[in-house]
Amino acid sequence: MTTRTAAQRRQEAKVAYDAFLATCPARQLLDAISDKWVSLVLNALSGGPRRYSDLDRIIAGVSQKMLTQTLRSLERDGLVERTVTPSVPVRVDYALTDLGRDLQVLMLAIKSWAEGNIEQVRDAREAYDARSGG
Amino acid sequence: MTTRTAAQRRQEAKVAYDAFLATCPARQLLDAISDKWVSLVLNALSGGPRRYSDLDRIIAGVSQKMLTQTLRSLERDGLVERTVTPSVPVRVDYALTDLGRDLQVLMLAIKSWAEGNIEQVRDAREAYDARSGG
DNA sequence: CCGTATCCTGCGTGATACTG
DNA sequence: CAGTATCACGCAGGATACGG
Repeated sequence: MTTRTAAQRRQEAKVAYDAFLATCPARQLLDAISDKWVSLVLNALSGGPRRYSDLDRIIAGVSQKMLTQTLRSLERDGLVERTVTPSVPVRVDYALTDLGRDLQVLMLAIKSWAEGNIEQVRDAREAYDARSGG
Repeated sequence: MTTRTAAQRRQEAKVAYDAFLATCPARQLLDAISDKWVSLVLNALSGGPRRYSDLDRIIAGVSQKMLTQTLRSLERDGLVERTVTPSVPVRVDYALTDLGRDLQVLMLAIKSWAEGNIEQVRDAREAYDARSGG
């Protein structure tokens, strides 16, 4: 047996894992969270628990399939908690876990960056396209 | 004509754009950067300019096609600058722009989070799978 | 209301070969 | 060295219908 605690193992992990390596578990986790729906779902939950139908409405354009699939994946990874209230009709709420909130803060920064810099990106695209086209 | 400067327009953008809306340009930008290769490429460039072949080596498992495609997209969006040195054989370097460095800092946080929390996620997955399986 | 099941399409992705 | 071109494949992802 090992004498290391879980916390100690996690500390080592910060140097032991390298997302640049294709076979590294951290790379696969990075792939999983680098998903177009993940940041939207996490940010939609930033204000507190939300019902499934709320999320469906907040995140415009998501299909039932992708919303459910993303929520299941986040729940399995321990980022989101699912609570079922056995009323009629049934009510399901989703909430961020502590781990999920950690990531949500980072994802909010990404989302805000996109919203705040889209104009510069648009200018860059026009310049690039003009160069290529001309 | 408008009297607003480009900087002023960008300031307004921070409230005018909403990535939750499917048709919003910011949503499309968020989709573009929520790509599994984008964070790896940006972080691979964090230490300074890199040659194409360097990137190919650093980012294990990426195909030529996806690497080129990702670099082109980042270049078009003004996040990466491409420099060709007409030697024989030709040498091509990629570097972050100021805008790209902004985003890279955020992406590094995501990558580090993945590397530092994979063990907790792994534990969560095992618990979830045990619950479903049992 | 909150999903799951099924079908179907297309595009993301990799492999391979070729070019300047 | 740094791509481009072409092909082939799988599965992501949407639409629809049904179920608890």
